Amino acid sequence: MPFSPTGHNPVNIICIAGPTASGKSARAVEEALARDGEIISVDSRQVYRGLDIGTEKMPADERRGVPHHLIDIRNVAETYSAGDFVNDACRLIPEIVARGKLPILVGGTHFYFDALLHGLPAGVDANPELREKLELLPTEELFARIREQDPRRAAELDPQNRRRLIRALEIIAANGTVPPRARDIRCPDMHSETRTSDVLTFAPEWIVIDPPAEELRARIGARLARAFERGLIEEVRRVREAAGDARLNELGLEYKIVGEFLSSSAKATEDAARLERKLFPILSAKLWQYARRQKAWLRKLGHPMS
RNA sequence: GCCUCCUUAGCUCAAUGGUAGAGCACGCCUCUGAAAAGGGCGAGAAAGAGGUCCGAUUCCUCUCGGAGGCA
Repeated sequence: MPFSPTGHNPVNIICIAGPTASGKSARAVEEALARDGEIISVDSRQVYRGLDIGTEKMPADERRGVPHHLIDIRNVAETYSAGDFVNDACRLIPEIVARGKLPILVGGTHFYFDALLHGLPAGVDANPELREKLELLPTEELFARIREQDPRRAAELDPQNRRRLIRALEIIAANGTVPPRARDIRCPDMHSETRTSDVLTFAPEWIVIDPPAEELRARIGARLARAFERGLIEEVRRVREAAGDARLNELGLEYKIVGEFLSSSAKATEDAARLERKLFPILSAKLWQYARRQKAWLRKLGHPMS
């Protein structure tokens, strides 16, 4: 009998979260083997083909035959969003369950967990033309418009945060207002035209990996050193040629920082060893900041971290 | 050995005869479809000793340290 998700049948899933370099991926494979699972990557960068070393994608042989989903599904020139993730996960999870397997979600993009489990506002897709127009307006004007059209949302928003303001106006343009956020765990049904009342609900089992600060710093440093050995700079050079500096900047961390060095001709001509010596402290600082932000997200998701 | 220039926050650099600003790093917080992204807040500094002056980070002298030039 085919699997039919409804609001009355919460789906058991495992959610493995934690800061960068904490060992999530290896743990996920162990869980998958022990509990007959398939892995869904919750990682906003591993979705891109060609970002392998910088994103620490697990090599095929280490996956030990466990299916991994949502890795290598986009070109770097394309964008992937939290909304895309929710849609993809809501499609994949029932498929995995229908195969009699346990869905295991693992990754460092904790906002994606948040979006999946607590919902995003009713599907309003990104509107590049509108964004481009709004981008030209002063921040105060953006905020004033929201205050006028949706005071409830305006009260929640940071008036300085242009990115959030523009997104709110994008939703207002399509919907009139930004709907308040749902509190329960649900996933909008993918075929709402035919099954309007169905939602997918989840019963997550959390595995949060939280190494002590000193250990995490050491792991980040060791992983970064390995990334350089494996050709991180060459990888960024390739991505830069394919996608350009503006896109590298959006990809963040290694891609942004190394890219900045490569685009400065004076620095780019330095020999590799010199370049690495300069980049190492900058990148490990950035990775540490990233880990801090990830921990903040986990606190928000209800998993206090040290 | 002589001459010149330099010495300001962890780092790179500002301004100023009236008790010093920024960027990055650091700490805290925040986040409704770019999230490895975005936003807010905070702590932190005049190499040392003298002198001039109502008042010196600023002007002068010496010392330490650094860069360069001449021998």
